[in-house]
Amino acid sequence: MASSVRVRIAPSPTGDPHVGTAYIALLNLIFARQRGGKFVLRIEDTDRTRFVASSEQMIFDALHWLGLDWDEGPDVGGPFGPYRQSERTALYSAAVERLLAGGHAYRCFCTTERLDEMRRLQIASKLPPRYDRHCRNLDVAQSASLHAAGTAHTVRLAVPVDGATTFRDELRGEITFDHNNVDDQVLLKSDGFPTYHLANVVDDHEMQISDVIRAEEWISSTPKHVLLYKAFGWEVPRFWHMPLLRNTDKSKISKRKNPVSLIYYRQAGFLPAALVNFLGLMGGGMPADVEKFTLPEMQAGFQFERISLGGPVFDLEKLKWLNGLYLRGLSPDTFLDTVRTVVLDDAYLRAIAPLIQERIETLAQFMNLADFFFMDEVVAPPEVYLPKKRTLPETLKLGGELLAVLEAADWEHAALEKTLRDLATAHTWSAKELFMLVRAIITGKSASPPLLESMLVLGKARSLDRVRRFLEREKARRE
RNA sequence: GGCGCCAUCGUCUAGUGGCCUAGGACGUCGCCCUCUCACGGCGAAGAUCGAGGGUUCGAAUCCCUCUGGCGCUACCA
Repeated sequence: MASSVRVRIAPSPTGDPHVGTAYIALLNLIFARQRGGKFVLRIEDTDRTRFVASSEQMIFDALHWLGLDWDEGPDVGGPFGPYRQSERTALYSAAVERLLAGGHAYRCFCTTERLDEMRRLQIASKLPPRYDRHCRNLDVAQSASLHAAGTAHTVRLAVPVDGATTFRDELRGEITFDHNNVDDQVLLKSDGFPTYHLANVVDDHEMQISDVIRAEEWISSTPKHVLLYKAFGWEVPRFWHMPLLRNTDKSKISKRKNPVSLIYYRQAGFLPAALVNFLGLMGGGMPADVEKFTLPEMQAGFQFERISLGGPVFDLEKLKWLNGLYLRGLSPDTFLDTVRTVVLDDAYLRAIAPLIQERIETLAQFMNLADFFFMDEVVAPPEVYLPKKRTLPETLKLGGELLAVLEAADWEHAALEKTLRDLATAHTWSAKELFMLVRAIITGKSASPPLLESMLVLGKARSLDRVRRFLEREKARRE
């Protein structure tokens, strides 16, 4: 009786918690609750290079904020732990040994340089970039001696040369991939950590996951996963690929074009119930013409079979409308409490106060000086942000890069200052010019409390949002 | 380029062979309410159902082709 429903979400701790993670978490939660199953949270922290230490806790906090609680996970435990992949490496090593022994995988000693060159050539001659199986063709003795000599290597999946893999997507039906279109994927990296593909299959099996509900972007790698299940002799779970949330231009939702951090939505004053409701609207699923609903209502009425497969545009305007509905529906007391805990939160005020106190003459000036900390959108006129000898196009170009470097920056004083100064230098702008531009974008004014301190208090998510909005606004103005 | 997925108003969607001269919601516009704004109420504009072929008495709904969009194409997930 391996029929009980178990589902999971598997976020990677690589940055701010993502709105797409919340979307998939919501769907998994509903699925599990509807079927009396278990909802598991597993942290996929196998990429050392992108790992962000603070990220895991932020994911927990954000999902709890939304009320999307899990039954098993790193923080709550459970019978199938540990729930962090970095703590399960022994499992992956054993799995790799099994694959190697069974001839389903092989060691690859190719260097990054060789792989890059190989791909360059393939693309130049209009061939699909794919591993050329150089090491798969090594004879056993050669491979063994390289291994014995301690040569750095990866382990790759030995995809069958002929035939095809067919799997069923519960929403789309059967999908077939010809094996000559499936790459010999790296399963174990040279640092000893597994890639997503291996870890995911091993863990989903070990954790007895019955239904894999994940984003559509995974469809192309599903044949590799199916091949792995079969190589291990394991039962293949059911797959439900959900449509991808989109930007207004229909591309996969991205931080460049949309606020995607759940931290942003919380700080910008969206109610968790409204955001959950809105996510529930994405892709249909609820009965006709039901627009406003709670999590329990969604649990009662949501049908996975109804999901429409076209990728839904994440429309901030409609989210705001829905959020307004929720806000206006609050009792006056609850509303005030909410304002106090989000907008006028004590910790937030405590961080702002010293910046204002230095330059204040009467208490009534407090809001005049601090307004931008409490506003949703600030707009400075070009006279403020456009340096005298610079053109608008070059300012906007710099603005675009500003967004990228701030995104990558540690949200800490020294790092922020260095980031901005480096950006100025790179563009042969004076620090003064750049700081005024950023000040205008962040505060909407030419005079404000110290810029870096203000950005630290405002927070990364909202600061980035202001830069993004600035760019969008200016782009729209020029059209 | 290759492979895969998808395709109804600008956006989210209803619609699963006749009830569709395609319904609702956001947004937009107008009117009402009103000291203003917002809320709320009412209304309008907005989709030859991506295109072209079939199947059928009948197609947004089924089939084929094309086109378009998106995703994947990493020792990232």
